[in-house]
Amino acid sequence: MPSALEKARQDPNSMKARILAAARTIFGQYGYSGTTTRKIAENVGIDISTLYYHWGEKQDLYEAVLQDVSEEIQSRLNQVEEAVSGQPLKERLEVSIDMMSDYLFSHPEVSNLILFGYFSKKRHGVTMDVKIPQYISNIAVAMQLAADKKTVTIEDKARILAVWNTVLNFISGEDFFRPMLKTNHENYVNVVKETLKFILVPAFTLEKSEKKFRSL
Amino acid sequence: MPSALEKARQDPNSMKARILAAARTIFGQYGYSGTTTRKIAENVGIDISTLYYHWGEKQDLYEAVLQDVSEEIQSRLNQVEEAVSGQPLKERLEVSIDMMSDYLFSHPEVSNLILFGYFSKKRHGVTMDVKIPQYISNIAVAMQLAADKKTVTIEDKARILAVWNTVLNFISGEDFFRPMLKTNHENYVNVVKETLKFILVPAFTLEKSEKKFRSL
DNA sequence: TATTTTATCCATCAAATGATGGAATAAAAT
DNA sequence: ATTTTATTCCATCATTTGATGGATAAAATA
Repeated sequence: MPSALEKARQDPNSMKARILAAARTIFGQYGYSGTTTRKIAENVGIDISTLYYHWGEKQDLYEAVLQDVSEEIQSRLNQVEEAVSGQPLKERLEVSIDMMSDYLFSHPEVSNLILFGYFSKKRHGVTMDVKIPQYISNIAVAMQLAADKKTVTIEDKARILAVWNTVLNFISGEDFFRPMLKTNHENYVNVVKETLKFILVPAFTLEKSEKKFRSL
Repeated sequence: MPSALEKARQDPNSMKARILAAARTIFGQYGYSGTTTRKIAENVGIDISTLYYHWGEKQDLYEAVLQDVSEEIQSRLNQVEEAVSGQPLKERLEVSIDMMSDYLFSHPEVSNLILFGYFSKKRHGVTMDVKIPQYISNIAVAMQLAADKKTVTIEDKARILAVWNTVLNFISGEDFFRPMLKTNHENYVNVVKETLKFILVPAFTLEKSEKKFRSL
C-alpha cells in the first residue's frame, strides 16, 4: 500500500500534495513553532479542517515534510555522485559545490528545515536524524576521502559536515548576509560558490602533504 | 541614565538579571516562537506578571537578550584581537579558532540565538543585523585580510562569514552531530577545532599563490 | 510613625491555536 | 436511481499564550 507521501507525489495537483507543498514552504519559513495550521491552510486556500482531514495532526504533517525533503536530498546527492564519478578530486569538489548550491538556492526551505532540526531539542520525527549521517558517509566515499562507508573516519565526517553546513548557512542566511555584502542575488550565488571552493579545494587537495595536524 | 540592560548587569542577582539570564537560555533553546513567557518565569521561579513588570512585552525582552549577547560577542572578539595581535597569520587563525570555540562551546545559546536570527523573516530586533556586519569587517582586518574596514572586499567578508558560520553550526548542532560522530563532548570539541583549522589554515595561508579563482 | 514607592503574586482577559463533530456537497460505486 | 464513499466547510471546543489590573507586602522615604 502506498504511503500518504507516495500518494501525494503521484498527483502533484491533489489536495494532499498541495497541502504538503504549502506546509514545506511555511514550515521552512517559520519553523515548527512559528507555523500555524491555519497559515498553511490559508496558503492553499482551504479550510483548516480539510488540512486535518488529509494529514492529521500538525506533527504528522511536519514529519511528512521532513521525509519528503529527506528523500529529495538523497535523490539529488545521487545525481551529484553520478555526475562527478571518475573525475579528479578537484573537479569532484567543484562540481559538487556547484550542483548542490544550485539545488539548495532554488529550494531555500530545504536548508531552513535542516538547520531548524539542528537545535530543536524536541526531535520532531526521527527522519533527518537517521538520514543525514548516511548522506555524510556517502559523500565522504564519493569524494574518495575513504574507500567505503565502513572506513570513513570521524575527521572525514566532520570535514564533510563543515562543508555541508557552510552551504546551508549561506542559503538560509541570504536575507541576512546579502545586505552586508551589498550585492544582488545572482552575484551572491556566485560569491557563495567561489567562497566554498576557495576554502575547500586547498584543504582537501593538499591533505596528503599537510602533516601538521595531529590525528585525534 | 543606565539602560535596563546595564542595571541588570550591575547586580547579577537582581530579579532583572535573573530573568534576562533565563530568557537567554530559553530563547536560545526554543527560538522566539517556541518560547513562552511562562516558561521563562517558571525557570526563574517567579510569576509571569513579575516578568512583565521588569521587562515589558516578550519582544522587548528578546531584544534585550540579543543586545546582551551582541555586546558579549563584541567583548570576546576584542579579547581575541588583542591575543593574536602581532602574530603570524597561521597562529592568528589557530588561536582565534581556539578562543572563539571555547567561548561558544561554553555558551551554546549564543550560537543558537545568532542562527535563529538568520532565517527569521520577521526581524526580531535590529540589533544583530547591525552588529554582525561590523564584527565581520573587524575580523577581516584583525586577520590582515584587509588593511582597514573600508577596504574589506566582498570576498573577504564572505570567507569570514563561512568560517564564523561553520563554528556556530558545530556548536548549535552538537546534539545532532555528536551521535553521528560517535564521540564524547570533550573529543567533539577537539574534532571541531581541528576540522576548522584543517579547512581554514590552508585556504587563507595559501591565498597569494592560488590564482586559479577568478575574482568576481 | 506615616506615607510613598517598589516588587510580587493571584486572578483574569482576549486572542491565537490545535483539533474535532457534523452538516452539506460532490463524486463514485452499486 | 439509489446508496455509499470521499471531500469540503462551518461552527465550535479546550488549551495555550501574551498581557494586564488590582490586592498585598516589603522597603524606602519623609
